[in-house]
Amino acid sequence: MTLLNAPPARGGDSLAPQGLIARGAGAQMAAQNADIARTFRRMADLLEIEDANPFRVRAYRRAAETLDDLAEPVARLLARGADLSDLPGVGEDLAGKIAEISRTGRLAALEAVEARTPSALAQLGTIPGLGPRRIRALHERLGVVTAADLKQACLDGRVRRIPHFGRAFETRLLTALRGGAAAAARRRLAEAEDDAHSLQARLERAPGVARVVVAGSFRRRQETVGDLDLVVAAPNGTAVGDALAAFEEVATVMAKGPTRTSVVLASGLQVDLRVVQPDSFGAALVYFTGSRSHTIALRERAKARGLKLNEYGVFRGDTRIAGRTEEDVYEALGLAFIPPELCEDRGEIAAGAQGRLPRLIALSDIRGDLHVHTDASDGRESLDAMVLAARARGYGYVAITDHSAHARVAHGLDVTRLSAQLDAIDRLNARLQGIVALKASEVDILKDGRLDLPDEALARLDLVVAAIHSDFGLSRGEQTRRLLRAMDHPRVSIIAHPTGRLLGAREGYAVDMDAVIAHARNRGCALEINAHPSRLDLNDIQARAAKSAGARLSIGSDAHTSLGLGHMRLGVDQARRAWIEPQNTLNTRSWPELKALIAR
DNA sequence: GCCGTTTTCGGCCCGACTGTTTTCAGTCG
Ligand SMILES: Nc1nc2c(ncn2[C@H]2C[C@H](O)[C@@H](COP(=O)(O)OP(=O)(O)OP(=O)(O)O)O2)c(=O)[nH]1
Ligand SMILES: [Mg+2]
Ligand SMILES: [Mg+2]
Ligand SMILES: [Zn+2]
Repeated sequence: MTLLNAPPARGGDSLAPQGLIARGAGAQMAAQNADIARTFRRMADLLEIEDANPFRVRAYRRAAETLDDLAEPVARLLARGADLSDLPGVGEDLAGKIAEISRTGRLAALEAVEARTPSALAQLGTIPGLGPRRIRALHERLGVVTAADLKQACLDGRVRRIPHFGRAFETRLLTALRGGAAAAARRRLAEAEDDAHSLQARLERAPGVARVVVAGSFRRRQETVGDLDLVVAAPNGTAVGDALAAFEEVATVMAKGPTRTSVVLASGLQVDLRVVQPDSFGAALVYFTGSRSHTIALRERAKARGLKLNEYGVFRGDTRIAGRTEEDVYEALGLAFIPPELCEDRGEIAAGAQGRLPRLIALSDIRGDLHVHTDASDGRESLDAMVLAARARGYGYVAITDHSAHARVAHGLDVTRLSAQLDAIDRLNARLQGIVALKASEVDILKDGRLDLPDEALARLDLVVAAIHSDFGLSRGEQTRRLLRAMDHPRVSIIAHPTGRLLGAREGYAVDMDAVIAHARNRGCALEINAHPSRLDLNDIQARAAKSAGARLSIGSDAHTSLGLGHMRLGVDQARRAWIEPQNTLNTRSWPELKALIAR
């Protein structure tokens, strides 16, 4: 199979019209999938403000999601002569529009809409409580286009005179506008975990609470989360909502009712709480775990079978036939239980109907860690400490993969220092029971694809992990050739963090992931799912493409401290989102099995 | 705008909370 998308959107949406997609100076390259998706979302936002058919609006959003889920660039699909209308949610019309954007970087239909409805209006939708209808009213009645216009209109007292606005809403708008009006940024999954567990633990002590689960994107283990969504089983929802609202870190209570409470913490993190009776807890979990599109697909399936699904249960007429557990709910819909990590409407419902869900990898399948640093390079702890910590985690092996000398800021090891480390590993293994430390390296891939260590040095290693840490700016072709050449080296068993992306900080370098995956498969070289919370590289979609192509994965913690070994589970989470099974992965095997596998 | 072991036309998930809405629209999950 194929490649990816560029990582999510680049930074903040600009106010500039999107009909013409800005490109780097002179670079006349095809629009990327993410650009096309962004164009469709912009189209949907503006059509919605124009009060277009909501299902037409939804069609653009659905197609945008499909594009985000695509592992292969549209330009390549087109070059291959593929029929884009085979993609879910893409028909004749949108297939043509995708091709148009891919070819020209523009969408005439969007430019036509923008001529009537300024693109900047869509930005106002990021202000809480401001939706398409109100934006339309502000535009039509007051000529508001930008946030600055809106602020002035509020100050003039013109907003309150529009029907359905009122003084309270005007005040709320002003507050939001003074606060910069920016919606809180998504945060990395790992950064939400402390808040999630703390909220969960305290809500468990709230009145009458039987169960608390953090659902939403957090439970699906999405790499970033927009908020925290908690589902609680309790007889009295108001009492639980009161308890949440009273937590000291709560800055604002956005909404509060008998079953739902929404608050914003001082940190800016939003927390949505949903409380149901215990006999609805399973249905509420299905609802609040999402994803939205997964849930909608389930509800459509229920309807097609003469049933109704909501957050209280599965109903035939007025009779509830399921609701207490998620398994019951899925079963009532003719489905096997679908693990949260798969609930993205990426084929899991069809698989669940046919009993073809994957046997997902779990943390307990992991037999060792193949990416670990020590204080010899940029790690913080000694070789002994790291190996003992790995043993304490129950691993049978741990690969010591310090950097090579080219990685100067990481204090990489030259041949002499590496040789000393290998001797130290031999001595450690001689006296250590229960785990074997593998002599390894995270060797730099030089600009031309050669490795930063001579073959004589590599020959002493049990395992060679290769990675790019420099020259991120090469062209797509050069970067791809560089990676393929590294994989051609017979001793290279794993490519670490194959795209180099850093969540929220840096897009991956330009590379033809399709070609990388195909070459990895042909060379028997594994691609890493780097479990570092800022990397998660490959991502879920890329890793799934790698699995589909028959390439192997390796999940490595990239630990720089003994605590960092614990990041392994974040990598496993992403592997699960990629539908990966134990046999797709190197480090679900014993060292003897692994050794046989990488010998080539 | 998409889509079809009920359909090629007529559907498209379903419910909670807010506010000035006096009978429900708008927004959000
Ligand atoms: N039925 C239905 N459920 C929805 C809808 N929107 C959201 N949900 C459910 C599924 C979501 O996973 C869950 C939480 O909503 P969120 O807006 O927090 O989304 P989610 O957590 O999936 O992603 P996030 O990281 O918060 O952006 O609520 C909807 O329009 N219809
Ligand atoms: Mg959420
Ligand atoms: Mg939410
Ligand atoms: Zn590393």
